[in-house]
Amino acid sequence: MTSSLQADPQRVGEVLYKTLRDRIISGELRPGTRLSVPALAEEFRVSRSPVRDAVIRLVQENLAAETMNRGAEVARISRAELVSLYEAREVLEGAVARLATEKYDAALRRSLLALLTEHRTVAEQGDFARHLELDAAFHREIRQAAKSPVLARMLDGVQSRVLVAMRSTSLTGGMVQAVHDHQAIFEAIGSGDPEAAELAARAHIHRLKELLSAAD
Amino acid sequence: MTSSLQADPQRVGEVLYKTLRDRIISGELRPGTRLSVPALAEEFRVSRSPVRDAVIRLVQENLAAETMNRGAEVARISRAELVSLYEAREVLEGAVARLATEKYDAALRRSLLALLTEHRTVAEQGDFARHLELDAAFHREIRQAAKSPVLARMLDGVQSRVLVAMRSTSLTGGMVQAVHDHQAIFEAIGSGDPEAAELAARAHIHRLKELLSAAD
DNA sequence: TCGACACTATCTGCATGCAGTGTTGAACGC
DNA sequence: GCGTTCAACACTGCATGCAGATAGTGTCGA
Repeated sequence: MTSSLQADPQRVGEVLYKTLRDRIISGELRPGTRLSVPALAEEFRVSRSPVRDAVIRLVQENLAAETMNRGAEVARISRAELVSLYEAREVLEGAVARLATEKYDAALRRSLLALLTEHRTVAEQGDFARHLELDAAFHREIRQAAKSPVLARMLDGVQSRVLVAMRSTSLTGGMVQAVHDHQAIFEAIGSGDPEAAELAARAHIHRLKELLSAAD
Repeated sequence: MTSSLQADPQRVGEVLYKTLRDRIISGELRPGTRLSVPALAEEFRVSRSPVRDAVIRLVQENLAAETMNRGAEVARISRAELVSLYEAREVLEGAVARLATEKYDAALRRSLLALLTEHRTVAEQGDFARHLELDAAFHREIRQAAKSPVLARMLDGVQSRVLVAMRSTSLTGGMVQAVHDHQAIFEAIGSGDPEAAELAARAHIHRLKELLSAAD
């Protein structure tokens, strides 16, 4: 071992992939931005190979799009595709809510309750940035509790692309309403009724999708 | 233009990716098979670069798994993950059935009916290989009709990995029962009731999942 | 006979070379 | 002023070089 306590990856390509992914999701790299392999290689002071690897992975994940002999650019996600993403998200969130209910325990109850409590305060205070974090955290908690790696991975992919799309389409969606929906999901999960939990989660996402279609 | 009439890809890496993907899905490359980049490069008479690109894409798609400094091998899909795949597939097939119902037209009716008719004959005759094809075709027709690229892509990924998993776990599942389920889905879609279509599709996949859990 | 160790072969992962191609912009004609 | 031509540039995509790491093999000692 050299020095630090890092466990797994430390392949340059892996680090680059995660870095670029973060920059895309955070909006630092906006949709349409060219992903020039030589330029990125120079920026990160590495050769072109690991950069190319990272870009290929981003393309495969639909976070970037490539044209023949023109390389890749950060994906531009259309309104139509955003709706399609929400169609997927609706049923996937429903599924994880159902599974989480079947695996419900005190630890899950505590963490969801903590998130919900803070979220309510934050929403009333109008802290939008923190609202987004708590919103994401709430859903993340549920999908981790569902213990379905397949569904979790899909939701991750959907969520990433939704965030990218949001860079051009700000869907605020109402913080108070979000808290209200989350409360309903929490109660359904807590009641031990998988069916109710699924319906509550679906209704939550469905409402967001409708907002999306309405807003032009 | 050189000679042939092929339109888009013509990147070596793209062709390799599709070829390897097909071989994995078809079972020609069995789970656990090492994907040695130099060996594949020699087999296909190309350099290691496009092979590496293809392997990276397979890994990103979870059709291959890699270990640090040991490269990739064809994914081994556990029983637990197969169940997880079916949990995802259940809700995804439900979603596309719902959407297909909303977009139902005569063309869809014709193609589904044709598939269903042949499927019934084939099932009675006990032609298992053809049964698998028709089964897949039926679901493919519905998810194309749904016109949701996001859901379609997810289902493709799920289906690929299910096929890989099936190489070690033969789940026959009853051809006649499959036809019966498909008939119910067809009728629900045709009736124009999205809710019913979703439920029918989900019930179909759910039944397969139960079979999976039961069979050891 | 059996285990430890060193050695070899092979592969991964990063770096780099290079031909073909798309893009840009400037010179030129009109 | 405006459109066209063409040449320089930049980048993609494939090929290849190479250091480090890992697995497999054989040898030696007990």
